[in-house]
Amino acid sequence: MKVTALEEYGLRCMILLARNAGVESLTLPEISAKEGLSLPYAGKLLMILKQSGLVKAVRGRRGGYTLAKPPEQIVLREVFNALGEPVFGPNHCERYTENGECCVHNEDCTVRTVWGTFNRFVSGYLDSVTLADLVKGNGNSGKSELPSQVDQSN
Amino acid sequence: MKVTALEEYGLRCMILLARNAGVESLTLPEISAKEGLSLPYAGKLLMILKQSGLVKAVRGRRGGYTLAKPPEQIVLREVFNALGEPVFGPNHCERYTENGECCVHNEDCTVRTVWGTFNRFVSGYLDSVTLADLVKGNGNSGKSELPSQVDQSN
DNA sequence: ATTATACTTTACTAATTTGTAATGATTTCG
DNA sequence: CGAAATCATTACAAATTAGTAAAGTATAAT
Repeated sequence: MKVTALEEYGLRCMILLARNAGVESLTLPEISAKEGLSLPYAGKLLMILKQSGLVKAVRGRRGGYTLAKPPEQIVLREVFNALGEPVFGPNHCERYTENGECCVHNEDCTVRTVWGTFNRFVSGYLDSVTLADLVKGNGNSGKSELPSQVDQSN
Repeated sequence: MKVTALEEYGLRCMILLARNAGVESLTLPEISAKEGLSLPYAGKLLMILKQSGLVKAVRGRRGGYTLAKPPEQIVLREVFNALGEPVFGPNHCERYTENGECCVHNEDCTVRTVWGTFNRFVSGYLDSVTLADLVKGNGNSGKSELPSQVDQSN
């Protein structure tokens, strides 16, 4: 279970834009410098975010990127959906297929149940945190409560 | 955020073994056939699981694989830790580094906070589900409750 | 108009992950 | 024994993801 590079860096860019929301737009060179990304890579990221409708871009002199909505209205799940597939998405079974059609567990797929439940669990968290929450510094706010026994080890 | 192939197929193998726990051991050819995996790939998977102490292997005629512990005592998180890194593990910052040392957000890393919280949230779920739960058919049991508003869309 | 600024697109290279192939080592049965 | 069954190891090929390079298009200030 891995966070992809697109998700990691894309989220960073969104947080950066959220910090400047309402104040000013940020240019690609600015974003790339502040996040330590190469300019073309930052461009690629912002392009993805733009095509998903999460940011707006203005070209030419005085141009730059801004969030398409106020940070209070952008939830983590939107950001991740823009940058990659959910843990258990519609393509999951298709992806992990071995024998042509679906996986060998057509009738009674325990694994699929695990992922489905897990995905809903995760989505509950991702839906409860906005970019504004993150900028304010409480990434663990939101409506969902953490499980009571929290284990830091991995 | 992606489930890796190792995690997907490794979990399938563990569930398969859990179904036969206490009854009989399964050979590599059996596992590979039942899961639709190539024999060498199944071997690779079981090797990883064995090296993590989750399964035991017996060589030679009459050999095969069995779970190292009863399914009631194997929790999903153990399985995933064996097959890959957690969402936010010790190598996370090292991995997504651009400028030599750690990431550019050394002092005030919002992203790190997100992943940390998220990881604890996820771990809470993974710790609450055993292989026995899955075999019994309730992958959503356990101590953790699902968030109240469950959204199936992605 | 011209030019500097800034976003956009396409093509390509490199790294990682997935999966395969082939060969070696160990146990048990006859 | 020795041969069949079975796990173990190493090296390699293919696919995906990550990241770079370079040339193109639009805007606004001068």
